[in-house]
Amino acid sequence: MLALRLPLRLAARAGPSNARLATPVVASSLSASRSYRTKADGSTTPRKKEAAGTTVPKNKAGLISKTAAKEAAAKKAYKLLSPEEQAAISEQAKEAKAKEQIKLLKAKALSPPKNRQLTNWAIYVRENAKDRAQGSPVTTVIKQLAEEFKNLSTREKEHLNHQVNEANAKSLREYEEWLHGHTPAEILAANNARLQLRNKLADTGNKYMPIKDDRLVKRARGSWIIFHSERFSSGDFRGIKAGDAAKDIAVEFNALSASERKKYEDLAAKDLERYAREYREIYGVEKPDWSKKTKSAPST
DNA sequence: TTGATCCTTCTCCCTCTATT
DNA sequence: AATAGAGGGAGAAGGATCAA
Repeated sequence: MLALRLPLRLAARAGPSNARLATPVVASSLSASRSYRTKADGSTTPRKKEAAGTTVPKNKAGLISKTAAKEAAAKKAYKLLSPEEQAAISEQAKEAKAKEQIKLLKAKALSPPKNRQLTNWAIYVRENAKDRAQGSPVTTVIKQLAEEFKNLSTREKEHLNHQVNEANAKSLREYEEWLHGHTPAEILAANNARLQLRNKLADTGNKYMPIKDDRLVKRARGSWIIFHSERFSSGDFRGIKAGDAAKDIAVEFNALSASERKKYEDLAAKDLERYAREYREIYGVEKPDWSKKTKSAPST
């Protein structure tokens, strides 16, 4: 039953695009007087409903709305198609729905201006590499520029510093103006949309990195993060690769006694309270209650 | 110089699926 | 349609290292 109902919903939701696909098939093979069956003697009788679920909704005045009538017609037409044709429509409806979702997410994701903070070297390369690049390999040009960069005069260095300061200040100013033109809640929603886009468009090379905004509420730190942070800042792991240190810290963490562990769990609980409070203050709504998911399923 | 990666555990939060 | 659980990806911390 579900297999039949799903395409029906999709076909109905997909609206105009499906109507376009379904209509020619139906129009060519079926007469407009589908609701009547011709008897042997030539008279017609009202035909029974094609299938359950095709009743046309009526508006308050008891009249069939244009949209409802269209939808009902589309549903009826859909059922008269072969399974292959139905599958094609369903597939098209799915693709259309996915495309529409991507479009909505992209709109939500916002388009912040790039805040490029360049260095003296970056500016120097930008200013000089183009003229030299003709014909010579880039690596050679970069080597030449690096040599020249080392030997710049004080005056040239000062000029370069000035250029860097101006360019970076301008970039930052434009970015901040754009950022503060949006509320933290909008930036949060944009980052959520970006997360979904990263997942959906992973194979297309689209990055959609999160927008950095100091106003956003920092996520609550779990007991592990707090323990890890404390151990790392102790200095015991100076010079040790983060990966190797993390392994060692994990061993320490798992070896903690119940009372030792509780200390970090309490700190984590406090941070969760901080997260909830800031969420309310900054975004103007309560933090979603994810503890609900740990409750047992309702009895059937 | 920047950004990504490494590597761990835990939590958040989204998507998908199942159920009512 | 609404709701809830399962599953899974991301991000939270740290600094060294590598590629571009």
